[in-house]
Amino acid sequence: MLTLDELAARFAAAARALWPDADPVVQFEAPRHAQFGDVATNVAFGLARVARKKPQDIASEIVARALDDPTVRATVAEATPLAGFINLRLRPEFWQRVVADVLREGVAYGKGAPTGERVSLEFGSANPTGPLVVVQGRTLSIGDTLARAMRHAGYDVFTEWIINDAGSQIDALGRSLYARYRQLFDPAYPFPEDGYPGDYLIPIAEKLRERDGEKWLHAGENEAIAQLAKIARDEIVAEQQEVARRFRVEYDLWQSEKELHDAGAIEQGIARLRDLGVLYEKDGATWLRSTDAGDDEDRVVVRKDGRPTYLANDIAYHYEKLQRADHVVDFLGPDHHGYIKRLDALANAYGRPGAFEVILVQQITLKRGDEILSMSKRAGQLVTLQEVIDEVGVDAARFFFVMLSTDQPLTFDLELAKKQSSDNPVYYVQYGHARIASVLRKARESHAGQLSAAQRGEGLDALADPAELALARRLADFGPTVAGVARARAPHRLTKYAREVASEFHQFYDACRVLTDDAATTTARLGLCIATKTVLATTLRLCGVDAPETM
RNA sequence: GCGGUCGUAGCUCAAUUGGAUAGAGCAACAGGCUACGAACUUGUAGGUUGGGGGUUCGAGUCCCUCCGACCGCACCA
Repeated sequence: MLTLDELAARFAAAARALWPDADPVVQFEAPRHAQFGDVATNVAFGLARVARKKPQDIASEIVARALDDPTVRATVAEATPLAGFINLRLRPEFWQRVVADVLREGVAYGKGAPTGERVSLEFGSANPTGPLVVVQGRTLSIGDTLARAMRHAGYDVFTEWIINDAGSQIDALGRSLYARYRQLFDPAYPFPEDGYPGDYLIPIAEKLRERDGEKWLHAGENEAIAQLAKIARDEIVAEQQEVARRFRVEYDLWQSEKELHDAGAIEQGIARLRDLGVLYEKDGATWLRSTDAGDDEDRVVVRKDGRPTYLANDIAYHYEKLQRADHVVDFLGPDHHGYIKRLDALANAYGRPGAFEVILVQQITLKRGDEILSMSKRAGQLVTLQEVIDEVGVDAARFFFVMLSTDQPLTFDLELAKKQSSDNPVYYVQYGHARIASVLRKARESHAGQLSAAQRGEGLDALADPAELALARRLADFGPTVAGVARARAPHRLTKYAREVASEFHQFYDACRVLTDDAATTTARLGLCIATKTVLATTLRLCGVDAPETM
């Protein structure tokens, strides 16, 4: 019995024997429709030019040649060239072995061998000027799921969050908290126009009054604002970290931008670029030659007055990221697409072209019923991530956000989300898991012998029913799916896969009774159930979603 | 005005990056439990993939051009 990779190698060899000049790549994938077969390859299309033949004829010749090999015939039950594709039906033993593999490997099933590639993922990062909002929910879900999937696929992943605590918005935050504090003593005290008007600073002001009393009324205003900015920043960052943790997202590093400043990293970064010759002086300012990488115009790095711009922070921070990773991925909102060229310019300057990769996560339009909500913090009207967690729960929220591909804008209707949360496909998947758990609980009472045999992976050769084999086939997709999620940075495929496994299980459950009078059948089906439960649980874990034993 | 992203079933979204007959869920309609969980399942209906051109064996996917939505166009962050 060959593995899928070995089978692909056999077919590639057959093709190479027929057309020695060609360099055929054979990859077996699930066909578009199950009726075509178990796996398929489109290798014939790629050979059409070299062979100067119709893909269908090429496919036929490859099939004939490959079937000369008895080991191929031992694995393949049926090989059909159709419309240029080569469709294979594999023998039941092939799928039985998949189930055995899952039972043997358990939670490690589908793990990729270490790729040796170190990847930095930065996602979710927000200004420390207010609570996390729905948009971050989307980025956190997608970023964290990608991180988990990439780790499973064998990448060495480092996750980080940048705290933007070095710019002028911190001053605005300080003045905002100062105003909230003063308002506790004098409700008429004016709130700054460019301040952060949400209510979330009021509890912090109250805490401040409790702790320090009137202290800040008597301090100099500038001194008070500077101190309060620091206090507000710390409070808000702590709250953001707590909400992220509740959302089951853990970071390897929360990097403070201010710390980079204080450590002199900004100056060092600029000096490094100057040495690399990509900076120049004009109008008293220092510019980055980003047009070399296709940017519309060059960008200022150091202002006329000597203060570094935001880009200078990025220069320093991204250099640090480059030190700990081969590949650096940033999740950015669509309003940041202008960054891509600037990062390209940096990567080129550092001699690591293409090392920076940007994933644009499209906008979320927020609705409450028919009313479209602005998400600007300055407008003070925000739906926080905590609010969403409270309303629909972490499982439903994470699964919902991961389901959508990043390049699709999303309309999030909070009312609808609440109303439809019971329709969330996450419950369909979780139900599948709980249903299996229930069967296994029952088996412990009535079929203890078969259950322990099944756990040891015995008796799987009794699996033959189409529904059983279809389910096993789906389990075999797990590894390739995770690898594809990692490679294409497409975590939404994981939720799609979870639904497919659950669907295949429910169909199997409908067609085949697990606990029967026939010991062999029961053992085989229990083994399939345990394997399915493992794959469902692992898939859900990669999505950051619970796999419940009961619901 | 210039640049970017997007437009797929009534609704929310897929389509493994140029491959087969564009698929799921929800909503609608018609069926299925005296056996392991009906939060399940079987089926029906629903499409000129925004419009039009082009590239090739083959286009939802690539190119051009209109239409529409959103986002950028700071010595802000």
